[in-house]
Amino acid sequence: MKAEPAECSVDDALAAPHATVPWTGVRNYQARNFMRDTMRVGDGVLFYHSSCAEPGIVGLAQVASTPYPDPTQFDLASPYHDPNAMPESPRWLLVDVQVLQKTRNLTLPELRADSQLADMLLLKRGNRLSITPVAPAHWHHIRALLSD
DNA sequence: GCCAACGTTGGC
DNA sequence: GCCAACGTTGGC
Repeated sequence: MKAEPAECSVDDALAAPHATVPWTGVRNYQARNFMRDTMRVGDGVLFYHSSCAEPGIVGLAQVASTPYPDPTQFDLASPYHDPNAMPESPRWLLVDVQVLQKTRNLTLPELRADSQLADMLLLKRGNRLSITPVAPAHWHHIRALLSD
């Protein structure tokens, strides 16, 4: 799951109550559907920093709630406000994410250089999804890289 | 700031 | 339903 550190860094998330933050602002249907349909409480999450000086995986986290409506869609003051979203039929959902452990920055260049991660969705050419599923083999490999 | 890639919008 | 125009993402 990608976060812009200027908006919510792994440190920001760790500083939140229970190290848990609502994953606000997803405005892409595919990414929303991953949260709505695929994620389960307790599922592992790689916390990724994007749109910053050193993009990479910076923490291990877990899904900490079932999906629920993203309140920012109804907030006129929010950059994520969606005039087409109605409270009785929310368009955008989110899950809470709990950071379990900050890690070193496993940087994008490192990820790209690793042949075992060559077909990771996150690294696919042109991928702009802010949420992508992680294959078990990739998950285990990354866990091993981060535990050294 | 550039730009490739991709998603969304809206006219037809 | 098609598709051009436009907007956004995100690395560089």
